[in-house]
Amino acid sequence: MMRVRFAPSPTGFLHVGNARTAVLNYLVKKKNNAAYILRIEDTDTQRSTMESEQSILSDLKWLGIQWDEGPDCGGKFGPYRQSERFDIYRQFTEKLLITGNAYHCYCTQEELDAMRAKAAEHNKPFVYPGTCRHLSLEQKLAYEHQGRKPTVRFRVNDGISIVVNDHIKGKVVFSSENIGGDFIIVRSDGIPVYNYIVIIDDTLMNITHVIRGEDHLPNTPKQMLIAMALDLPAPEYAHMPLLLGPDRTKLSKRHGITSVSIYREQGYLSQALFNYLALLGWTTRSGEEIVSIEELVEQFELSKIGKSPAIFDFQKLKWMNSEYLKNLPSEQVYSLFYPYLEKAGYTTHDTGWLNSVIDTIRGNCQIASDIVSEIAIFFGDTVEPDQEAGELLSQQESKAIIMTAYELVTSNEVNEHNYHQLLNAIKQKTGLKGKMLFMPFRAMITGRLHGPELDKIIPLLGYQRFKKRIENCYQRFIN
RNA sequence: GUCCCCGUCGUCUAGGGGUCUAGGACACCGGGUUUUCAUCCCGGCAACAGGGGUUCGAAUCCCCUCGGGGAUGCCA
Repeated sequence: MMRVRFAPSPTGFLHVGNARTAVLNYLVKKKNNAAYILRIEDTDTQRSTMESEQSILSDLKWLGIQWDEGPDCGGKFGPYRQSERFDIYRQFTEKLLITGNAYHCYCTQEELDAMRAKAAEHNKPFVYPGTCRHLSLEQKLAYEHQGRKPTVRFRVNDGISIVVNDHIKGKVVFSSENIGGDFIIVRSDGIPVYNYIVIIDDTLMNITHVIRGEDHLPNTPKQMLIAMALDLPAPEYAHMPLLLGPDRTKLSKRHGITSVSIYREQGYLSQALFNYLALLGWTTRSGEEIVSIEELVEQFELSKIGKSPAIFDFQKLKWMNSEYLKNLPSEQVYSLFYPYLEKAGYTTHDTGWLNSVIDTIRGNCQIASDIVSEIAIFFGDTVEPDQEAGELLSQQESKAIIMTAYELVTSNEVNEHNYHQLLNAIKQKTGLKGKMLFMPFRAMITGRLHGPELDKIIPLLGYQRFKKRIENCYQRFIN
């Protein structure tokens, strides 16, 4: 049986790059009926938090990703938090120490930093020289007396070539002399490091396919070396190209929003994000872009994923979201929008009216939070014109419209029974039509140059507000 | 520096020796429908990194150069 995994570290919010890894793994699971294992890699005790873990789990669920085994639901291969598996790792460390594949290293941080600095100075790659490889008992005791706490290093012998037959990258060959020498597998505080335990967990959890970001490719030979020393079978690998920002460096916060939770807060639809993330790196046969999860699963193949990195296009994601929003049934749109409106203070007891308003402006929203600025024109007796509306209303051509509207409204010639005819009345009186008529009128009533159809706005506004806005506009731009 | 990965429109990509005067989508620009906004429709702009091979023929295969990215942590 095929088993895949997603293994985030709970050191912050779920990043879209990681979310893509989670999504791709999910596609593989669905396509091949595989088991999906969620493992929490929380060995960085300084930065790992339970809050992060919870928010990551919550974001994954929101995205529609369901796992079969994980810290919240258990499974046959648990525990699923690395921090709860230290006893397991200790046994393997013992074994490596006994077989001579690992040894205690008493070099201090400072000593190592100095060696690194020196290597950099000479433009040489840093390779741990194996200083502590053959320490005598006396030397060890002397170090212990100094209060040094040893790390455990994995012994890397020269002349070994490690081949990764990657499902995406193809055959990648590394030489053992190029991986920096003996590397640390257990820190001086006794906590094992990622590169060491990741392979133990992958094999112990029977993971058959490790699908992860390309940044892990250079780590893979280290992991495979450990597997060899421990006589564990290595899983198959697929390294996906990275997600980049517009400047072509690894996508990070400074490029914009990178947390799934923020997309969620801003009112992106999970299906849209899933769809976008899933299609970064490959396409469907037809080239169709708006694709259901079922169809994505149906058409997905690991080998179809491209080898080159992809730049995360915030704009295209937004477009995709708007497509999903358009196709959402009204009831779902209402319940999607309500929380944003409440938070912004746009509340009313007249749900019917509110829903009608939403119906008329939902098309102008690309993401749910857009509703807040779109709905503003329906609230308040007066409106503050934005810059372009203000400029238009200040122009000479607009004055006739404002004055005519004002006169008709104040003379009661136009009243609550016929006010939606005002536009036509102005047209007759001024002879203006088209843009020349509509735009100043729109600006006067809504304070903006963009928005839904005027014919729909006016009845929803009601006569009182309508009138007040005209009066206000008159005072503002004519008086 | 060293190791590894990658290189088709601005972006995501299709293409895997002839069907490529390189296709689609986002973005952008123009036009049309709508007496207004948006939608929608139509059109346009725009790419095989460069140089050598191999071949009758190369975006496609090989080599080099250049460019970009990642790794090089007692982070993951």
